[in-house]
Amino acid sequence: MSEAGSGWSDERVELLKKLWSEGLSASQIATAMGGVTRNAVIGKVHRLGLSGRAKSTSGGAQKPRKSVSVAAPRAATTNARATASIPLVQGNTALAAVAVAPERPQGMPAPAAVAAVATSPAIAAPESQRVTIMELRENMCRWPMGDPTSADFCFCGNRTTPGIPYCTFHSRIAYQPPERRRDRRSN
DNA sequence: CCCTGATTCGC
DNA sequence: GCGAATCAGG
Repeated sequence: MSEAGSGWSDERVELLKKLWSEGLSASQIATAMGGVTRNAVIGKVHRLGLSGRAKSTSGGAQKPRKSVSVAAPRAATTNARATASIPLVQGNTALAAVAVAPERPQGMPAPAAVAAVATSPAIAAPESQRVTIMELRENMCRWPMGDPTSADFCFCGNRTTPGIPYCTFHSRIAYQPPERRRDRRSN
């Protein structure tokens, strides 16, 4: 255990592949996963032999500029690109949403548990700023909201305590004490 | 100046 | 293997 953000675990590599294949840029992926920089993501992508999605040398890559959303326009449906080289796991969108959560600290419950929390009926979460990846800063809560493959994907964005990836509210969800995690609230 | 991925190169 | 620094471009 005790894995921090670094170290490419299987889950992390899977998520990386998935997001990359869906058209997210390296910086988006890096920010979403937390604990890694876009360089790290790119480096890993290349080491995995996944490159070639975007054409090099240029800005053909920066379409997302027009709209800030994270969004993969048509995800895996349209382009044969998906079948080209990426296995692209299908049907686990929810898992992806969970996996997008940053490095899982020691106290973090299993992904499934978090998924349940994240998708539970929403009571009174503090109003989230609903910021996109581009607007996320270090001191903003990066609790994922929505489907990472969808255009409405964004983050909570509320203020965080330095060093903590989530706002106080989402920290309570993310760092549930083992004993008390029965009564969890959602965002 | 913002961004993109690609590559190099020290660790 | 990893990722910061750098490169090359939009």
